[in-house]
Amino acid sequence: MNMERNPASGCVTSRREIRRQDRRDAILTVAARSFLEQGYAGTTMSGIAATLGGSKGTLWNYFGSKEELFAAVIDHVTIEYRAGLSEILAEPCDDLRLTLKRFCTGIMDKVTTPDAISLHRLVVAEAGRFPEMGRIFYDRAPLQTYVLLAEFLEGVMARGLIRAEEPMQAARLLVTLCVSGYQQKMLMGLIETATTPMIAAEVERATDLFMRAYALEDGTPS
Amino acid sequence: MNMERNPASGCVTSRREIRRQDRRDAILTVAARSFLEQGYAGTTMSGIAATLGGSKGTLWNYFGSKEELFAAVIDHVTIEYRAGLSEILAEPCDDLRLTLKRFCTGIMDKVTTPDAISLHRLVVAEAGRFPEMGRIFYDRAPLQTYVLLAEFLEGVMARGLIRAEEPMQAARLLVTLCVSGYQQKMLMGLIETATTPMIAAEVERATDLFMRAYALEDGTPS
DNA sequence: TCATAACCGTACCATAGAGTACGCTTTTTA
DNA sequence: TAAAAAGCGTACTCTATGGTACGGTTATGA
Repeated sequence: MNMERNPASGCVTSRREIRRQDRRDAILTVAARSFLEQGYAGTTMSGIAATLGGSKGTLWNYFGSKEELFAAVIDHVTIEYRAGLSEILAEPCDDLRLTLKRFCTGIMDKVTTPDAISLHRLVVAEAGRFPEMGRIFYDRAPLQTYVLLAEFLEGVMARGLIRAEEPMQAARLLVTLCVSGYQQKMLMGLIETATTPMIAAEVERATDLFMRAYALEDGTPS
Repeated sequence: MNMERNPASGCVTSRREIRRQDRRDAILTVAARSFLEQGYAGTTMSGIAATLGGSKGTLWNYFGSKEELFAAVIDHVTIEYRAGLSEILAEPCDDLRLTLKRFCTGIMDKVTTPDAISLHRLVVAEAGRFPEMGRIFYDRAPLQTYVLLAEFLEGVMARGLIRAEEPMQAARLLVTLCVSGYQQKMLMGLIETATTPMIAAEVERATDLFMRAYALEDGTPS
């Protein structure tokens, strides 16, 4: 009676399965918070069960071990992370330099978020024991960024606005120039946050350097 | 009788103190290996004592807690790390581009070492709980590198060979361009090692980009 | 030679945390 | 309305590990 056939996906979605999905999401949310804030070793299954309000048995009903839960969390959280990326490439405007600055600022805003830093730390910290986590994160976050920017740069190169050379590498290098400085300092705990003017200045430096390096060889102004 | 007065430092160096120093070093060496390879949580005091051969009591005689030992290890290991840096800035030759490439290659060789990667991971992983570790590492490793290169670049700028602008920032950006790509991949466990040709290609890309960006504005060839 | 500091081995304590067992209650389905 | 699935709470097991205690031994220094 309460069984619905979802016409779009064609799969059965009983009330039970919906609830189960909700519950799973709730667990993932709570677990994500804990892993991001306390790290892997600092997170306890008992603690998660406690803040969930349920019992430990239920937790193990969904995830067979701490490692399994951790994997699911990384998966879940990086998918969210990537979802935020698509919005970043603002509508390109006529001014190339300005468009790049907007793009870079968007990335910086995202990457210097406390959550982003925590996630980055977590992945790096556990990449030794769980190499798949590194792969998952890299493919969904940095790589996606490079690809997005590379596609844009390829168009710009084709229109002869900048030196036409390895768009993917160019994208990676530009992002690196923007992001590395403060990211490094935040990962190492030297600073807590990157303020808007700090970000603006760094983006300025990076895009200027990039534009000079990718200017056309003849005297044509870009 | 076996007490010597060291004329240089003016401090007493009894046989006992020498032994103590040796012992301390031995502990640090063993502990460093364990922390680098197993991480903080994966390292056990009992394990260290066991591979040392001695007893646990002795270990606590030297370091009052695991955290204290960890701090000492980071300190010790980053000092060694920095010591290796001074050798890197090869004697500058006439060709600026070549000198930069040598410098960058030296840095890359050092930074992609398994130990360097492990240390980097360790610092990033624990920077949340032990912020001082981040500071110690940053000041001794990346910052030193930037300073070293910045001094060199300042000279080059003064001689009018490249655009004269913020040598410290220039140094940081060049190092970042070289290092970030493979460092990121190694930290995340995507690749195990960076081969010589890989490094050479990356250094080529980075220095080319840098030289184009810092070329003088008039048509003078650098 | 004698006092002492360091060291060894071993046994021990206390705590924490992953994972299990089980009996009772609630929700869902048919 | 009855069977079944999921959940709850609580108590429990088992193992790992940081840290301590202690009695006997060796190296060191005066």
